[in-house]
Amino acid sequence: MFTMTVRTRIAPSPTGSPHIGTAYIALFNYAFARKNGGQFILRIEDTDQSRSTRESEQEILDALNWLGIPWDEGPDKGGPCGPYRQSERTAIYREHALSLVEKGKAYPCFCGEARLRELRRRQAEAGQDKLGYDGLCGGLDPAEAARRMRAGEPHVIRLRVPAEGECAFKDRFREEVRIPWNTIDHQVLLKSDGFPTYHLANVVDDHLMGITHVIRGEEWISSTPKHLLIYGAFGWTPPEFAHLPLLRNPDKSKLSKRKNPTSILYYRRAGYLPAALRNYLGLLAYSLPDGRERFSLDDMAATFDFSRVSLGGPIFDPQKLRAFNGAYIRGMAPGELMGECRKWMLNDDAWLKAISMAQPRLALLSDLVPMTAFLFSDRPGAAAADLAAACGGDAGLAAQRLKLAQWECEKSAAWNKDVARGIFDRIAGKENVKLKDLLRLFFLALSGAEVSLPIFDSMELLGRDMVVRRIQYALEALDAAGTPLKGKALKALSERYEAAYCAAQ
RNA sequence: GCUCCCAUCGUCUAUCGGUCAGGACACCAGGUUUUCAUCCUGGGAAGCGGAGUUCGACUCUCCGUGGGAGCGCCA
Repeated sequence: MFTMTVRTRIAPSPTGSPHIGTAYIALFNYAFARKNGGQFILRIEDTDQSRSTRESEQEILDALNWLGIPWDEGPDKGGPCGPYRQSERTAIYREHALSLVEKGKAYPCFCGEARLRELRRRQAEAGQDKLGYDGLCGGLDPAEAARRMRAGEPHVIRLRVPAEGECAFKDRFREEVRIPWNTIDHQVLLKSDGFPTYHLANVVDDHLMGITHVIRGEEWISSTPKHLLIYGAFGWTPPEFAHLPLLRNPDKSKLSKRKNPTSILYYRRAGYLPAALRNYLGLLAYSLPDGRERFSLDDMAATFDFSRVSLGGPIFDPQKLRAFNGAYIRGMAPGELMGECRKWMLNDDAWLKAISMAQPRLALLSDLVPMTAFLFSDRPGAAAADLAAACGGDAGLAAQRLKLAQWECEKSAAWNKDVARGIFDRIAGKENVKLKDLLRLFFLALSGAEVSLPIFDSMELLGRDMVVRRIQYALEALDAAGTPLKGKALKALSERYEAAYCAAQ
């Protein structure tokens, strides 16, 4: 008798810093697969050509490796269902999309961006509840559509969605979920650049990779009908779905980097222990039958049960995570802790870099540690008044420059001193200020002192995410001192930023 | 606006019809410690509202209310 083994997956998109939410979802997928003696797969969803980067992909692997959530198959280690990177599977998606067109389950759409924008505008104006594509090209004569496709007319492939009735499916965490079909858009499956959208690629890959259980964030509930429809169109048996509650900010909104550090790499750099972070993430939506709060990955995997997952959107509480981390540290033997410190930053590799920077400024060996302390800390603690003073006493200006730099750093995939230098050169140019004058603020924000070690070398050793975090600390200090950057002012700055820094060349 | 999801201390949660509603973080008080931290002890702190079902509801049903998510050629 053929028994299907449980296969789960995490399918992150390599756009930006590896997100704490990715680790959270990965953790549950891993635990469920392990509990059932199945496999856990890592698949890279890099179908967004404009935003995906190889650097980001590597960071995801590094982050998950550091966190200690191992996968059985993935782009780095291969497996029977490869390739595990969607950009290398485009032929598969194209072929599948076309087969759907042949079956009449999908159709080519020749509507350009202009028509769609106009359509959306009209719908909004009319106060229409259901926005989205009107299905115009769905009514095209198939022969005519095929002719236009062959003629090379730009087009996308859209899914044909029933106009009436509803889609009902079972979510392993809840009761049956029912969603009316008329609220589902005629989803684009294949983009005009020939790449699939998430929806197509995701379904095709989950099927081809033998995924039996899709455990993902709650944000996907409303697009599950589309996915089910695609499975049905192919004649495939869909996997089981289980939607986890989303991690939240203190104000209950979906966890965002604006209100919390969300980069796993920041937590690594700041000195959180993988075991503590894993435990905390698990605790957010899972509890052991015996009620213990301190538990290992193995504990979670051994006891894992869908019924023990709680559904209220948990607020990610940095304070409790910190307390947890402290408890882990205090629970270790000193020798063991020393090992953790070595893995972290207290090793020859990091010290050599720090020493190289400090050497020209050193008179005594004992100057070394005080001089480099900021490289090893989390928050250097720059005072708001000093930050303002570094901008000629203008706290508002300081906040704006910090924010601009933060945005620029965040979006940079590669990171080293030259990249950092480039970013600040560019800002100095756009803001019409001398680099030297601009940098005074950042010496303070990043090192806590007005004069310090070479700043770009420091930034390299600090790492992108720690730099971003320290800028955030500085912004928080200014905010606390009565110079908030939010609401209209933030929006205005953001618009100016988009126009001046992001416009296509 | 429309669709869907969710709802126990400030926060994360336990409870699967009968409990003084338990634990953890945070907070407060006390104790141990040459300081601090740790550690220990104690304290305040919760079932969103209204109908039902039931001998009995935090627990089941319905209606409100509140919060969240989704509504892209992003994932």
